[in-house]
Amino acid sequence: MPQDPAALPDGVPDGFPDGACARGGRATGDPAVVERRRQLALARETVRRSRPRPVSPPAAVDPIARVAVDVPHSHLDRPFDYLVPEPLAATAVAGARVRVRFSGQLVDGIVLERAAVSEHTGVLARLVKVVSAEPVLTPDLARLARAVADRWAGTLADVLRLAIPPRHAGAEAEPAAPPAPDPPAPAPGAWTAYDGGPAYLAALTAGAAARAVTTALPGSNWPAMLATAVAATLAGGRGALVVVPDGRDLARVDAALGAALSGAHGTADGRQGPRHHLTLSADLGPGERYRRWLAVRRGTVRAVAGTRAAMFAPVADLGLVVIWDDGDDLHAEPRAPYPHVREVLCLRAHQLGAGALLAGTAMTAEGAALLATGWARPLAAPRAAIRAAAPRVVVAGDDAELERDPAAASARLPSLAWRTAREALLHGPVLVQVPRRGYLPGLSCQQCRHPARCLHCGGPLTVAAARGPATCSWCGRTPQDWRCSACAATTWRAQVVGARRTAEELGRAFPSVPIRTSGRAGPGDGPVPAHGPTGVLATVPATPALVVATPGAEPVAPGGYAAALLLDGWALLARPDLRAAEEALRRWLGAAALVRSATRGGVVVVLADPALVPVQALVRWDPAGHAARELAERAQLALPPATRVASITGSPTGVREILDVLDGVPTAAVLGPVPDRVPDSRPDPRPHPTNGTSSQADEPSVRAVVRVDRAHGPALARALQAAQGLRDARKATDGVRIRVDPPDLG
DNA sequence: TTAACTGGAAAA
DNA sequence: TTTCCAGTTAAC
Repeated sequence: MPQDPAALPDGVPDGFPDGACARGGRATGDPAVVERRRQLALARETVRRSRPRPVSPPAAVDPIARVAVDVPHSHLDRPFDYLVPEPLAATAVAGARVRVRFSGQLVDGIVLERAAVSEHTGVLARLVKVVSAEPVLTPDLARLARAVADRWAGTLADVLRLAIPPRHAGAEAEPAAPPAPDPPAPAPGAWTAYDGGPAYLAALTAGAAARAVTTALPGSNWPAMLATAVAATLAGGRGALVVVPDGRDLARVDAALGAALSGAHGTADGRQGPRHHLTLSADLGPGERYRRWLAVRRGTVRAVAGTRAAMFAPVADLGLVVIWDDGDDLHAEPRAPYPHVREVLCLRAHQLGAGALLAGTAMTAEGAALLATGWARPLAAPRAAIRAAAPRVVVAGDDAELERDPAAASARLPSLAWRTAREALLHGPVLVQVPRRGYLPGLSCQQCRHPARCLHCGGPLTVAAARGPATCSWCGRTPQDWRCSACAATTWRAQVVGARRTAEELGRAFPSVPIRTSGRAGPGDGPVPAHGPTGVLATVPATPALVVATPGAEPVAPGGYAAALLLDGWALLARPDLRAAEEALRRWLGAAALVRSATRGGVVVVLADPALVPVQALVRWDPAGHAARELAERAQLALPPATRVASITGSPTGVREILDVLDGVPTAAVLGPVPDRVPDSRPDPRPHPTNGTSSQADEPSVRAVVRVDRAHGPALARALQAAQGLRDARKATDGVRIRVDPPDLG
C-alpha cells in the first residue's frame, strides 16, 4: 500500500487517511508521545499546504456529476453538482454510489446524472470516490423516489434510504445470471369466475395499463390468482411486482409463483439458474437481501414478491404492480416520509403506464375511490358465485343468550356460538377469532370502568397469565396499592379478554377437543408457544380442533374450516378510530373467507350488533358495497381519501411555525392544534428525528391537522416541505413530524 | 468543516 | 464613508 496519500491520484481510496497513524496507537498520557504526534500532524499539515496534491483533470466527457447527497436537512433536498476527476470518469455513472465532501463533511451520495455543464456559478468540489459503479438508482427509481418525497412532504434522501438496501460488496461481485426466458401466457384458471377476468389477463399480456380492484371470492386460492396475473404480465415481456402484508402471505405467494412460472428453473435460494421470480423481505440477511435486490435491478429476475419495502423494488420494464389486502396496516411504512404501499404502487403504475391490481378479501375506501374516479375497473365475481362460495353468516346480537351449559357459560359463549361450534367440530376445525392477544390485555376500574393505569407511568395494566398479577405493559411494574385514577376505587376487573384466556376457557368448554393458538406473541405474553418464533401458524390440519387466532394470524385449513366464531365484535367496533368499521369488516372477512361454503355446511357466527353496517355487509358478503358506502361517508366528513390531510406533530411553537407558512395553500382548513392524544400504546421514546437536545421535555406535544381538497394535495405537500425547510435552515432543534394521510387519523 | 457573507463598530 | 471583525449562513 502506498505510504504517501498525496502521491495517489484523486479518488483512489488509499485506506490511509490523515490521522490513521495517531488513531492506530492506544491512547496514552505520555507527554512526549503526545508532543511527537502533535508535531507529526503539524508537519503533515504543512506539507499539505505547501505542496498541493497533484489534481487529475476533469473527465473529458460530461465532467459534471449531479449528486443526490445523503443529508437529513429538507432545505438541502436538491441535486448538487460535483466535478468528476478523469480517473473516476468511467465508474461515476448515473446511479452509482459516491462519496463527496459536503460542507466539510464526507457524506454518501448517488449520482443522478452526468452532465456537460453546471448551472452552479461557484467553484465545484470534486467527487472524493466512487463507492461502486453499480448503478443502484435507475432513472425510473429516481423519478419514483422524487415523486414519493413530494407526495408525502419528505426528502429524497429519506425515500432513497427506504428504497435502496445497504450495499454488500460480496453480493455485487458475483456474476449476474442470465435472465429467464418469458414464460408462455397462462390459462386464466380461477380468473374465469370473475367478470372480465380473462380479458384483464389478456390486457396484461398485451402490455396495456390494465388497472383493477378486485375482491377475492371466499375460499379462493388467491395466491394462485395473483401468480396467474404475474405470469400473464411476464408472458408479454414485462416485469411484475407483488406486495403482501407479511411473511406468511409471502410464503404462499412465493409457492404460487413457483408453480405458475413453471418452477423447474433454478433453486430456492435464488443463486443458480435462470429464475422467473424471487422474494424480498426484511428478514433476509443484508447480503442475501442485496443479492436478490441486485438480481431484480439487473433484470435477471422479472417477477418479484415481497413485503412492504419491496414496493420500491426496481423491477425492469414494470408491467404490473399488485397489492394484496391494502387495508392491512403493515402496508403503512412507519419511517419518514411514511409512504403507503398502495399509494406508491399506484404512483408507479401511473408513472410507467403499468398495470395495477388491488386485491383482497375486503376492500378499502381508497380502493373504492380508485373505482369511483375510473382510474381502475372493478373485477368482481357474479353475485351467484359469491353466494355459492361464501359461508352462512349468522349474528349473535346483544340480546343473545349465554349458554347455560356451565363450561360454555364460563367461556362467555352465547348459546348460538356454543351450539354452532359443537356441531361443526364433528366435521372439521373451528376457527375462533379473538381481537386481542395476551391473557387479559385490558383492565378497568371495577367501579367506574375507567381504564386501569399504572401508578408509576400511566401505562395500561394487563394480566399476562392465569392467576398472574396485574402489570404495567409499558414499564413492567406490578403496582402495589393500586387505586383508580378516576374514582380511587381499589379493585379492577377484566375489560377485554385476550386470545390466550379465551383458549384456556374454550379448553374447559370443549375438554375433548385439541386447542391450537395462533398469534404474534408480545411482551408480557409469557412463554412463546412451541410453534415457530412468532407464534403464528401458517396452516392447521383438517381434523377437528379449536383454532384460536388473533386477526391476521388465522391459519389456513385445507378444505376450509367447518365454522368460525368471531368474538368481541363490540370491542372491534367501539374503537375510536375512523376506520373501525372498515377494519372490523376486513378482519371478519379475512377469517370468514377461510370457512367452507354454506353449501358445504360452513357457518360463521359473529358476536356483534346486527344493526351495524359492517355486520350487515358481512352477512351479505358485500365488501365492495361497504367500501363504496365508506367512501361516501368519508366524503361527507371531508376525510381521506375524499380529501387530503396532513398531521403535524411536535412542540406548540414548532407546529405553529409550520402552520404559519400554510396561508398560501388553497382550501386549507386547519384543525387544532390540540394536545397530542396519548394512544393506548407505549409512547415513542424518540418521537422526533432530531439530534441534540430538544425542548420536548418541557413542552407537551401537540398535533394539528390540515385538510385540503384532493386537487390541492401537491400544493399542500410543497408548502409543508418548504415550511420544514425553513425550520431546518434555522436549525430548529425541536422536531416536527409531518405525515400526509396518516393511517391512524383519529 | 470552512468560505462567503452580513451587519455593526471603529477609524478616518 | 471605509475598513475591520465577529458572528452567521450556506453548503456544489
